[in-house]
Amino acid sequence: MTTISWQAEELTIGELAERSGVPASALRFYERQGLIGSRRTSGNQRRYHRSTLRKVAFVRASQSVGIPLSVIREVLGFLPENVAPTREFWLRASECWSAELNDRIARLERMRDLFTECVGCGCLSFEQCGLVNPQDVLGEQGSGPRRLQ
Amino acid sequence: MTTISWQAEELTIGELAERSGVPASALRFYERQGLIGSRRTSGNQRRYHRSTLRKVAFVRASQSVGIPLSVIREVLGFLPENVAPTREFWLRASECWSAELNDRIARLERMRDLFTECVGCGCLSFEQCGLVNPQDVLGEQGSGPRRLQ
DNA sequence: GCTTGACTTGAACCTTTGTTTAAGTCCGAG
DNA sequence: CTCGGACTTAAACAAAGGTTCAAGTCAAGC
Repeated sequence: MTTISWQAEELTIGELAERSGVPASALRFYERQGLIGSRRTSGNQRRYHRSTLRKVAFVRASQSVGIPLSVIREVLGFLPENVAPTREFWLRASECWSAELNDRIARLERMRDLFTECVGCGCLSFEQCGLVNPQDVLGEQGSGPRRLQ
Repeated sequence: MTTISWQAEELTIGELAERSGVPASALRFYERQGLIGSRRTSGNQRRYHRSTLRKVAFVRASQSVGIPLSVIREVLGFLPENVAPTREFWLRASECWSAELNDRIARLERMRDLFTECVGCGCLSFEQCGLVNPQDVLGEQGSGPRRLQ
């Protein structure tokens, strides 16, 4: 009823893309993946609630530290629709991602030290070298093809 | 002429797979990618020089710290065929990978700190937040779709 | 000589994170 | 009403690092 709805309360995909700096193709992809949602016009075009801008920001920030979309989706799942990430939400996610990063840093440091150390051994032996048998050192990283996180 | 060639001087792909712990399918893949080489028997089967065992070890050790195969291939290119990685080779590669790891650790630490810090800002603003505009902080990471390294 | 297990190939498939393209539709300005 | 730019979809393509499969060959033991 506010006659002051002066500007688009909702965003088209092009507007969201420009404002967030995320290509429209990526936004559609995020929607297919269930990371964000949209209303459709009678003509089947997407209209985004303004809170989506914040959600996209959260997605990109999280991605930038290597969190996979599947995990981001789960975390975003705790937010109601059309609600931007709250401070508490951000706080908790931040703690979570920081822990992730600490883990990864620790793993990389272990590997780096092993590499440095192993110069002295020069072994590359399959039986003894920690680098060649990294599973003992790294712990299980999951199954299937992977790169280091 | 040494009559003492008691055991296989060369390895079949199955033997190499078992000794290295790397699936035969991956070994063939590495060969297609030019990481390792093989002789062929009259019946077109692969026979690997024993030095290949060490090369495969080098590949896996390098991979385990996130070095892509393309880089590993370049580095292995400095080694003559049928020569295992020497101590000097290993030393230099180790320095190189350590530097890589230090870089990555530093980047992750910056991101982690930013995440921690940003809890106080709660902004998720597209204009100001370093997390939301990470390119300034991270430097260029290359082009195209990527995950963090 | 025959059987069996290990080997050969190319091609298709997998995951992740998207981009590109083709063909067609919607909507606002004039 | 018409024009053009922004929008729609599904599907193909990308890169990395492989796995799996089908169909066929090799080699060693009995």
